[in-house]
Amino acid sequence: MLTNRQLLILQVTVDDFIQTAQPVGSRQLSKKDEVPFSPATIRNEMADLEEMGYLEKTHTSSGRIPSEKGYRFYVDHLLTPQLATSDDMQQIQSVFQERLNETEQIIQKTAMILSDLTSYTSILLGPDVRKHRVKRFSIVPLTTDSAVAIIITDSGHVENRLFQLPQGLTASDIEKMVNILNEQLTGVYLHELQRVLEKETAALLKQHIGRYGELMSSFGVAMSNPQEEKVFYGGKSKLLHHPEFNDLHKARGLITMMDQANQISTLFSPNQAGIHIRIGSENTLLEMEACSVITASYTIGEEQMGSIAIIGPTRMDYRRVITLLDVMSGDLSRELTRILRGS
Amino acid sequence: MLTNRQLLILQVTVDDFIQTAQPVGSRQLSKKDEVPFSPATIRNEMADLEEMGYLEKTHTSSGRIPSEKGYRFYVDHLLTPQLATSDDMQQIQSVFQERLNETEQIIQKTAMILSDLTSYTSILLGPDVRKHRVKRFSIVPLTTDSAVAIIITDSGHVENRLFQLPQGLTASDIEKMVNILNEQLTGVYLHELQRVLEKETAALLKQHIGRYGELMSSFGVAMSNPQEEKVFYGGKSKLLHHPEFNDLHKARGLITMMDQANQISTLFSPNQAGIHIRIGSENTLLEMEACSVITASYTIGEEQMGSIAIIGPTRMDYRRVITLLDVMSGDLSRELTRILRGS
DNA sequence: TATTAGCACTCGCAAGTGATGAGTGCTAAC
DNA sequence: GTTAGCACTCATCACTTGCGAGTGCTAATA
Repeated sequence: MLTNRQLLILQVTVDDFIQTAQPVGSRQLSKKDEVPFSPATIRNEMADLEEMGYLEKTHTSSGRIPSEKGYRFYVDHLLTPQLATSDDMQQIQSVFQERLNETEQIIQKTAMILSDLTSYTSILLGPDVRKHRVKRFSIVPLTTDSAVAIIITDSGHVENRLFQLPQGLTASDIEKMVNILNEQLTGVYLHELQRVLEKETAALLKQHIGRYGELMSSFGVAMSNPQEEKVFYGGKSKLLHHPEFNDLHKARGLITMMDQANQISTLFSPNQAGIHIRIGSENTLLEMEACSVITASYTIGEEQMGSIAIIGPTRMDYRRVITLLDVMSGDLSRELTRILRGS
Repeated sequence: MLTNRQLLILQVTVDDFIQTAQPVGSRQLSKKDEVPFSPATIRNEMADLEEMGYLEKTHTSSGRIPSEKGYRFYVDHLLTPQLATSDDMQQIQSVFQERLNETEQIIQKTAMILSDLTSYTSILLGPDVRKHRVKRFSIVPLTTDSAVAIIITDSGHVENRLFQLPQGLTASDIEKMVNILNEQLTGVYLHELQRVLEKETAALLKQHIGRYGELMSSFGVAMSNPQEEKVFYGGKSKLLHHPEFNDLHKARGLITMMDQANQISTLFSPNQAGIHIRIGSENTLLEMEACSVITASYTIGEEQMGSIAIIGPTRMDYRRVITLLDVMSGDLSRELTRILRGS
C-alpha cells in the first residue's frame, strides 16, 4: 500500500515526465509548490517507489521515469476526470457543422480533428459491414457482358462489385434476377449473404433464369468476401514529432506497421462500450512497445458501429486524450444516429 | 558537347552512384573494366564534367556525385531501354490473376506490387470521376426521413450520398423523382451534374413532386462536390529505408507530405500518355528535393483514366522503374478495359 | 523518529584530439 | 595526350576529458 506522500510523488513525477519527456530528479521535484519536501526525502520515497516497480531509472545516476506499472497505476488511480475546454468543444462541433453527406467523410473528418487536437495519431475503425443487413439489391449492366451489382445496407452503406454477364442474358432475365434477389435476400446479414445465396436462393434463380450456370460462376464470386472494416487514419505523421521516436529505427517500424492494415485490428479490444487503455507492451505488437493506445467506440442507436483509437507514446497526456475521446465518441454516435435514424 | 570518353565516365559514375549511394572516386572508377583509363585521366575528365555542371562534390576532397543536371542528361541520353525480367513479369501478372471485382481493389493491388518490385513508394491516382457520365440513378429510403442516393457511372463507378427526406414524401413521389432523374441526367458528366440538375431538371421535378423545396435543399447539397480522384499508396514506408532519408527531418517531411493528399496532385503532370520523369527540384514541392518522380498513365479503351507514379530518391534506378512502369500501365489498362468494356 | 544537509560517487553527454584513409589538383615525366 | 607521383584536404572513428545532473549513504537536526 502506498502512503499519501508516495501517491503525491508518483503523481507529480508522472505528470512532469509526461510534460517534459525528461527523467525527473529529486531536486527538480522539490522545487514545485505541490511538493513541500526536500530533495533527500524525495529521493528516499523514489527509491521505495522504484523498489515497488512504479518508477525506473534510465541509468544509475539519472532521474526517474515511470514504468509501465507506474503508468497503469497513474491511469487507474491518480487520474482525475477533466472537462473539455470550450475551445476543444468548438473544434469538435465543427466536424458536424459541415453537414457532410457520406458516413465515410464524417469518420475521416473525425479522425483528422482528433489527431489535430491531441497531436497524436488517431485511428477510426469504420463499421463492420458484415454485421449489417441487406436493404436493397440492384444490378446495372454496363456493357453487353459486364455489370455492376449494388447492395445497399440498412446502415446506408453501399457495396458494389463488378461481374461478367454471360452472353445472351436478356434484360428481363436481369430484372427477374434482381426481383428474386431482393425478395430472398432483404434482411440477410452481409456475412451470411454468400451462404444464403448458394443454399437457398440459387435454386430459385436456377428455375427462372437462363444461362444460370455461367451467371452464377461470376456473380457468386463477386458476392464473396464482403469488405472488412475500413481503417481511417488521422495524422499518421504526428507520432513522429514526439521525442521518443527520434530514433529512426523506431520511426520506421511504426510507419511500416501503420501501412499494414491487418495488424491494426489487434490494437482494438473487441467492441466494448467505454474507454479502454493499453499501455506499452500491453499492446501485443512489438513496434508498439513505446506506445499507448486509448480506445472508445461509437454507436448508431443502440448498435455498436466501430471504434476510435488514439495512439501516442506511453508518455502521452492520458487525461486530455480520455476527455476528448469521450466527448468525440458521444458526438459522433449522436450525429450518425441523427443522419441514419432521423432526428 | 561531350566527348565519348566524358559520356562514358558520366554514365558509369551515375550508374555506380545509383548502386552504392557513395560518392565515386577516380581510383574506384578506373578499376572497372569498362573504364580503361588511369585515375589521373579520370580526375581530369571529372573536373571538366563538374565545370559543366553534370557532377558535384560533397566536400573539397570527396568523390563525385551526379548533379540534377547530371541525372537529367543521364535519363535523356544515356539510358538504354531494358526488357522486364520474366520474374518481374510474373509478379505483375499476379495482380490480374486474382480476378478482383472492384476497380479500387485492382488499383490498390497494383500499387502494392509496384512498390514491392521497385522498393520505392508508388502512388496511383484513381479515375477522375467527374469526367464520367451518369449511367443510372437510384434512391433507396432508409428510414422515414433519410435516404441514400446512388449514381452509377458508365465506368462502373458507384457514388453514394446520404440526404434527408422531407416529411410526408410518398413512395410514389420518390419513384417519380428517380424516373425523372434517370431520364434527364443519364449521360451527363458528373462535374456538370449539379449545374444540369439546377438549371434543367429542377423545373420538371417541381411540377411533379410535392415538397419540392425541402427535398431539393437537402438533395441538391448531397449532389454537390463530386468526389475527387482517390489516391492509392503502395509502400509508404519503403522510401524510409533508403539511406538518403536516414535524416529524421527529411523522413518526417516526406511522411507528412504523403499524408496531405491535396499536395500529391502537384506531383503529376496533367494526364499525358507516356512516361514522364521529374528529378529533384523539378518537383515543386520542397520536401521532394531529394526525390524523383516517374509517372505514367493508364486508360480504359482510348480514354485517359488515371496516373501511376513511383517516388524514389533522385538516386533511383531509373532504368528499372521506367521498364516496370511501362509494362504495368499497359497491363492495368488492358485489364480495366477488359472488365469494363468486355473482352 | 522523521526529515534534511552534506558529500562522495556514477554516468551520459558534448567538445576536443589525433590517426587513418579515400579523395583531389597540380606538375613533371613518359 | 596520358599517367605517375606528391602534397594537401576533409570526413570519420576511437579516445580522452570536463561538466553537470543525479544518486545513495551517513550524520546532524527539529
